[in-house]
Amino acid sequence: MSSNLWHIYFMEMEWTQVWDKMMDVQLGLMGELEEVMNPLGLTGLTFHVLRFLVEAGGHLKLMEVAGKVHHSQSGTTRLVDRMEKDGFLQRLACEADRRVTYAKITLEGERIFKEAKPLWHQLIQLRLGEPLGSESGEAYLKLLSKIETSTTKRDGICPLGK
Amino acid sequence: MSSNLWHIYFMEMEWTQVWDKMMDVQLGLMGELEEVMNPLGLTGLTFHVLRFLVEAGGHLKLMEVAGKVHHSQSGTTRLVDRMEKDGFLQRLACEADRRVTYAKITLEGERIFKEAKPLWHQLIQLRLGEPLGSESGEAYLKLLSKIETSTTKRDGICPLGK
DNA sequence: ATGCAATTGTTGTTAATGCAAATATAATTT
DNA sequence: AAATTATATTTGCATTAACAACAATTGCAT
Repeated sequence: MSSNLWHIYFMEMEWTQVWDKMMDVQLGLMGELEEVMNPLGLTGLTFHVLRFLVEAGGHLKLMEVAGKVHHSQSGTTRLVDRMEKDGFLQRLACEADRRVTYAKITLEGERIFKEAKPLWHQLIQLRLGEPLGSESGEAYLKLLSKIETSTTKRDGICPLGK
Repeated sequence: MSSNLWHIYFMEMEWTQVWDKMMDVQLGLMGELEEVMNPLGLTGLTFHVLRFLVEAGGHLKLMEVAGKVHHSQSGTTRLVDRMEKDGFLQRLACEADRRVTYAKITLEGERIFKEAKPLWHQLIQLRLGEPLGSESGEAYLKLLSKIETSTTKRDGICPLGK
């Protein structure tokens, strides 16, 4: 019996194959998100910042943004710099704790987010919803939930990408 | 019936939840790979370049490297520059087609890869093998395979990361 | 009160990335 | 064979990121 068949016969897992597939799928999705967002003047990253701001009710501390997007402090400072310059958000001093600065979404930020959100939903529907269906989707989510990492239980999500 | 319960009752999928979980898990794994590889003087990216070189028998065209790691041409040039300077690989002119340059792993590259590979396997075993088990692993792989993106069927894998 | 560690944000420096243009070679067409 | 087109790699430039050093603020334990 060939070594190849042996694996099949005993159903041995090739975990490296799973690793590669995960990477492949993930990078594909992130790339497509970029392609969808760039024409709007957003990146996958800035879209998610806007998304987190909206979901949080309009504003987040910079440190909270950093956590959500898995960015360093300085990286977040510059990210917020750019988005502020683009008019998508404003810095807002915190009265209670003067170390803290809030990032607050602007009207323009809300406008562009309203434009971007359905594109994101379309991407999700096309790449996750349709191929998987709700049954496989539930199974997929359960499997994903089994995979814990040192950062998985954090506050963050991590749109990442460019 | 509350809107919340309605979703549960009909088992409606929250696909954004799947998206977030995917991102979270993926970034967690990539971050942990970095942590494991950095002490060896590697990144998640350079480890994968070495891995692809070894799996290919020692050498790949730069364009092939670019495809494997989902990098641009210039990005690959610079990545190979760095790895060459670090002594992990050498450039090698191609006799047959003088446009192409091969990246060929060095003895030092093979040495460091032999050191790094088991750490990678440990990470995979810890984060995928143990939590999932071979049964869920097969299921997970099948689900992942359902998710096609514009780049999924390429030659590439895409370790990405830093 | 006072001192000291922890937290938050900014800035300087260095490194890494992509895009577009440049260069060189190969393959194809005329 | 010459011209055109396609392919492989590199380089210049701008953007973006992380790390380290720093400044400001807070809270806690003397």
